[in-house]
Amino acid sequence: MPGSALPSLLPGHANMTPELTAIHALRTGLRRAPRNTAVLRAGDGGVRLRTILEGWAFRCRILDDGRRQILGILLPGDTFGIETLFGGAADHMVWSATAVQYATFDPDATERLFDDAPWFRRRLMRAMADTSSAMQDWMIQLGQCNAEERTAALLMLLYERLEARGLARGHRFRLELTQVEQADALGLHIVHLNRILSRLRARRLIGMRGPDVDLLDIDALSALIPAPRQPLRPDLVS
Amino acid sequence: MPGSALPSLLPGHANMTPELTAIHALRTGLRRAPRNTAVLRAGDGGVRLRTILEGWAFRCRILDDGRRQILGILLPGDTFGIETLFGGAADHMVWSATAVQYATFDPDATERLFDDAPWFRRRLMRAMADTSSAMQDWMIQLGQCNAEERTAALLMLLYERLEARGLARGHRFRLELTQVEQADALGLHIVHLNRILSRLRARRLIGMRGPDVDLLDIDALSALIPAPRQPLRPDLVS
DNA sequence: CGAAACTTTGAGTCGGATCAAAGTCTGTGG
DNA sequence: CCACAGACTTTGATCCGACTCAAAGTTTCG
Repeated sequence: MPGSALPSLLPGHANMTPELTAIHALRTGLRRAPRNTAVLRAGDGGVRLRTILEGWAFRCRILDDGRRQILGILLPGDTFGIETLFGGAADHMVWSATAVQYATFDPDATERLFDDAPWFRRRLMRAMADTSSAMQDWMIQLGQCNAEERTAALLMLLYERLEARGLARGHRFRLELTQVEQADALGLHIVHLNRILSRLRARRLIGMRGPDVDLLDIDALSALIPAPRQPLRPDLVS
Repeated sequence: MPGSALPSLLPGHANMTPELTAIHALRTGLRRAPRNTAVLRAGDGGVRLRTILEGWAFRCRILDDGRRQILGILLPGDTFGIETLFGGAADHMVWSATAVQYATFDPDATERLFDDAPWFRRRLMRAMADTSSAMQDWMIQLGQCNAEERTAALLMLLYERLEARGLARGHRFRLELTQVEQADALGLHIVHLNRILSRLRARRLIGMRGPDVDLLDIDALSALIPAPRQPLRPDLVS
C-alpha cells in the first residue's frame, strides 16, 4: 500500500528508554515545509534521515510525461530517507501533502550510531524491511485488484495506521490527500476514483464530508478487500 | 520491476577479494529445487539467506482467491531472504520458475559477520535498498503504464540484467517464464499479454521462438518505455 | 502415444480512461 | 467582509484497453 507502518524513530516524552533517548539525541533540526513542496528530492546525495512530526507527506516517482505514482504515504511518526544511509542517492522524491514539520537527524552522529550500536542498526533495518513489506502489499493491489478493492484497502489502511498512533478513532479520520493524490496512489484516473467513492457512499460503506472520512461499515469494507493467502505452516510442510 | 539487480553475495572464482572470500565462507549448503516449488515460504522464520546459482525464480505474493503478483524475478547471482536477518518472518514466497540451484548461508555465521563487519552490513543493506528501488521502478509501471509499456519494459530489463552478468548477449535471451508467469509479473491477463506479444512480433520489435526472445529493435522498444523524470539537480534548487 | 501444460486466436463484454463542463470549496487581496 | 481566481470535486457521455469465455493448436514429457 502507499504508506507503511514504520516504527517511529522519534520518541514522545513518555516511556523514554535509553535507546529512545539516544535516538532523540540524533535530532539536529526541526524543519517546516508548506504544502506541496519537495521534502526530499530524488538524486539528493548525503545522509538525509528524517521523521515526520506533523502533517502528511508521500513518497513518489514521476515519469517524463508527468504520470506520477505514489509509493507510500508518510504520517506523523514515519521516518524516511533511510536508503540515503548507505551511499545511494535518494531514489524517489518525498512530497508534502499538507504543511509538514519534520525532524532531521545529524548525518555523522547517525552513521556513527549505526556503526556502533547493534540495536540501532536492527531498528533501522527493521524499518526498511517494513517499508519493503508495505510496498509489496501495495504491489499486489496495483497488479491484481480492481478499483473498488484498492480504494477500500487504502481507506482502511490509512485509518488503521492513524488509529495505531492515536491520530484517529471511532472509524473516522481526516484524509489529508486530494483525490488527485489518492488516484495517483491507487493507479486510477481521478474521475473513476470519484465515481468509486460515490458508489461506496451510496452503499453506505463510507461517509465523506470534505476531507472527513467515516468508515460506516467496517465489515462490508473488509469483505471487499481480498485477504492474502495464509502461508502454509512451515511445520506442516517439509 | 519484477527483478532487481541485487549485487551478488557469492563470488565466482576470479577476483577473490578478502571480502568475497569471507562471504564465500558463509556458504554452508548447496540445494536444488525442481521447477515449480517453493524455495522460501512466506512465514518461514529464522535466517534464510540464499543466493541463486543456477536457474530462475521469483518472489511473489498470493491472495486468497488465487490471484498472484510476482514481485521480482531472481536470476543467477541474486540473493533473497535478506529480510529474514532482522527477526521478521519472510513476508513473501520465493518460487522456482525452472529447476534451480541455490546456496544457503549459515545463519549464525551470517549474523555474526553482520554484527562484526561493517562492510558486510553495508553490502547487505545496499542489496536491500536496491531491491526496494527495483520494486519502486515496478510499482510505477503497474500503476501508471499500459500493457505494451510494461511488457516492453520487462523484456528490456530482463535482457539488461542477464547481459550484465554474462548470461545473454546480442539482444537475445532465453525467457525462462511461462506466459502465465509473465502476466502475473505484469499484472495482466495471459490472453491479453499474448496479444501484446503478437503485436510486438508483428511490428518486428521482438522475435520469439518458444522461450527464445530476440530484441530486434532496441531503439523502438526503448521508445515505448516512459523515462523517469530526471530529478532536479540538487545544486540548482534551494 | 497420450495427457497435461502451455500458447494462440476469436468473439463479446466491461471496467476504467478520456473529454467536457458544471459545481464547490479555499484562500487571497481589495 | 466580499469578490474573485484557482484548485478541487462531481456528473454526463463516450470510447478503448484489457478481461472473460471458449476452443483450437502446440509443445513437453512421462
